Amino acid sequence: MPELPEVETVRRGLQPYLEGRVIARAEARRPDLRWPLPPDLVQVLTGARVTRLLRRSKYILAELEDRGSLLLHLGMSGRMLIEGETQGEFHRDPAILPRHDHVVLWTDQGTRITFNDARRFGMVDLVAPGATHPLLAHLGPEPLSEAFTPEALGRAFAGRRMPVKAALLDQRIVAGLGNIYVSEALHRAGIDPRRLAGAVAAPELVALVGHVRAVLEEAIAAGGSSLRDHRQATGELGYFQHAFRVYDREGAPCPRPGCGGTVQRIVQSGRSSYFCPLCQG
DNA sequence: ATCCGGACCTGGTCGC
DNA sequence: TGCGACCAGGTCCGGA
Repeated sequence: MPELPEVETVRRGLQPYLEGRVIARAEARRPDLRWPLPPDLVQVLTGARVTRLLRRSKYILAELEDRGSLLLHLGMSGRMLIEGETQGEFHRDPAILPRHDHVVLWTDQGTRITFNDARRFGMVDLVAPGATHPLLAHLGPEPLSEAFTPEALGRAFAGRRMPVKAALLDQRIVAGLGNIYVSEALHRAGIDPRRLAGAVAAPELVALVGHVRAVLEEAIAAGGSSLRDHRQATGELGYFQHAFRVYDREGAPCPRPGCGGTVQRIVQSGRSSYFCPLCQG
C-alpha cells in the first residue's frame, strides 16, 4: 500500500499519541510477519518511553529512550489503528479484521495502538541503541530533502540500462517512491517510463526532481492516497487518489492541457506503469 | 555488477 | 450465488 506520503500521514497521525508517552503494555500476537518478530520485542517495549516518532523512506521509527528504536514497515496492507477510551472519536472500520491485529501497544494514557496487516508483508523489528538497521543502511536520499538533487539523481542513473520507471522504484537510488508516485512524477515530467535511466538528459532530471517533490508534497497534504487499504492513523481516508493524472486511469484522456493523448497501461518488471505515449517522450 | 522474475500472503473484484 | 483467475500501494533473493 503505502508509499512515502501514506507512511508520513500515518506517522503524523500517531505522533500525538506516541511521542513522549510510555508504552505500558505490549502484545505480540504471532511470532512472525514477513520475518520473525524479535523474541524480546515485548520485553523491550514494555515500560519504554517514546522520545520521537520519525520516518525514513517507507519506514516508521519510534525512538525509545535508552532502548534504541522500534522499526515498522507497513508492507502492502499494513495499517496502524488508534483506539482511545474516548469512544466515538475513533471508530474501527468493521472491514479491518481483528485476526490481522499482530502487534498491540497500550500507552500510559490508555490509547491502544494496533499494527494490523492482512497480507503480512510488513515488518516489525528493534534497532539497538546507536546501531543502523541493515534495511536502512543502503537507502538513497529522502526525496524531500536537500540531498535529492538533479546532480545526485544523474549520478545514480549514470550508466544504468534499466528503465527509468524501475530505477525510481529502486530504494537505493531514491527512498520512498512506489508504483503510484513514480507513474505520476514521470507523467508530470513528460518522461516515458520505458526510457533507460542512463539516457535521461540533464534538463529532464531537473524537471523530474521538481515533480517528484511536488507530487509527494501534494499527496502528503491530501493525507495520502486511499485505494484499498490505506487509512490515516485516525481512520480517515486520504484523498490524493482523486488527483491522480495517470495511475489506474487506463483509457482516460491525458490530463495535460492540449495533449489529446490517452493513458496507457503497460507492465514493467511485473508491475503496472501508466503513462501517456503522446506527451511522455 | 546489473537486471529480472519469483516468492512471500490475503482479500477484493471480475467474468463465467 | 458460487467459484476460479487475476490483481494489488513492497522488497528480498537467486539466477541469468
